[in-house]
Amino acid sequence: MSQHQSYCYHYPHPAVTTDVVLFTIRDEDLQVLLIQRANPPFREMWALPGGFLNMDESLEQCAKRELLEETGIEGLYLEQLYTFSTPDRDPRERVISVTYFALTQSDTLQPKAASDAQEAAWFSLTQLPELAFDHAKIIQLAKQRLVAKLNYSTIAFQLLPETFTLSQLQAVYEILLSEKLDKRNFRKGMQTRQVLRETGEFSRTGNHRPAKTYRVINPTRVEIIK
Amino acid sequence: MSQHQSYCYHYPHPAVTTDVVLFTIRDEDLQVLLIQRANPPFREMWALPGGFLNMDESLEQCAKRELLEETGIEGLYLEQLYTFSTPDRDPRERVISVTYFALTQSDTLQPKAASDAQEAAWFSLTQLPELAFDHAKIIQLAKQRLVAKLNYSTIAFQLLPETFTLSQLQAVYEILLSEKLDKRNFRKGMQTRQVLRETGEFSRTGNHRPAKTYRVINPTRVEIIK
DNA sequence: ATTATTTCGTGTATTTGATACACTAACCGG
DNA sequence: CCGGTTAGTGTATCAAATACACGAAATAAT
Repeated sequence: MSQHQSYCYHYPHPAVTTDVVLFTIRDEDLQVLLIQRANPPFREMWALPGGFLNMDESLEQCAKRELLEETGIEGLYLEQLYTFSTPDRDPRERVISVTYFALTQSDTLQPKAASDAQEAAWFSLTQLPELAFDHAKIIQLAKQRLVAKLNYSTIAFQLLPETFTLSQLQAVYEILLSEKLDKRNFRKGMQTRQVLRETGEFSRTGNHRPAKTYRVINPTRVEIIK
Repeated sequence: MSQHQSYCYHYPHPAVTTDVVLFTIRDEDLQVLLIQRANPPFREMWALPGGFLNMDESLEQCAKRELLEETGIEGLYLEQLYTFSTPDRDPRERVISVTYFALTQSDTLQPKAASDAQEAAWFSLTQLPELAFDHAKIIQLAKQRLVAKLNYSTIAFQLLPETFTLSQLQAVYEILLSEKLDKRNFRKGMQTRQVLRETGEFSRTGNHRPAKTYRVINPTRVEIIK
């Protein structure tokens, strides 16, 4: 081992990274944020935002920091997804990746090209480029988790702005479930759950009847329902 | 750094361990397997079985290996639970713990005192000793996950031997849910799910009518129902 | 053999939640 | 004021969850 490698241990240690699958809904489609790698391995390929864990931060802090550094995005819903550990998943050295999935509303954000000149962009899940490492697998798992939680949590609301119409909410469900839902049944179901409150305001867009707007009753938490 | 610390890196690396919450049902109670620590820190305190990741194994292999080494138990249901990363959770160095929860039937196993003379024993969840590290928190999370999966998976069957009676199965559910269930509704529910097959054999224990025995239709997999 | 004791195994009525389905209301623009 | 567009609403049907009580089959004791 060369001299300037100054962090030494009795036993071998793996590197630990976080990778974040950040979803949003844009153009009536579920999209995921990817960055283009500036360095090898997989140079110039697209990959999930993420990076190595610092010794003084938790994994969740690491995930948030990397997202902020690489994309300028902050203040979003974040949940631990799974920890990947296949020995050869990174060609450089042994790397354990703790993955998170994150949700954000589509309106507020433009992924800024990060400080270190990496490109960041949204990709539709149906049109992903070839991805570095095992990131394609991670995205599939994240999508699966997201869909599985739709019907017993308020997770979907994290994909909408603070106030929204029931039609917008239904559109989110339809995109995630890949199926049309009945408007009356959908609204009835939301009433039963008691997670929405009318704002008293209306959304007045387009040449049609204005829609009541709603907000989540407990906006800070993703509630598990029942 | 001293000379015999021979694994060196450009950047600091955390240690990575797995810890396993192995549940079983004994004495009509949900119990967890603990080992008594032979070395500092927390020497002689009880802790979850687990240990450091080898560089050539996946986390799941590590969890299985540690369980086998420390308790002689193998061939059980294992599922990744959560990855813990609070910077000071281990006083020795930065340690990331990837936790698993495992289930086994109560009959087949006696936790053998491990090779390196650690004591292993079952503890009821209601009477846990003081635990090393953040292991109490890990056990609580594992229990929560287990209970949450009861009603949409066949996970509970992993706590029973290959063939079992409906009364035994109901007892498992009642212990995990901490509530009495109605016998007829329970059996009706199991029929609806279509996950059980009669063996044709009967269980003849005690001075009462023998009970039909059943086995799971797909015993190798925990099915997600619906 | 009869009886006491124990667990096994079963059906029906009620409530609750999920599904299927179609028209009027309100606004905008021309 | 008329055409176009999205918002908002009720009822009937089916499936799933709940509440509830008694005869059947074995063993042990007399």
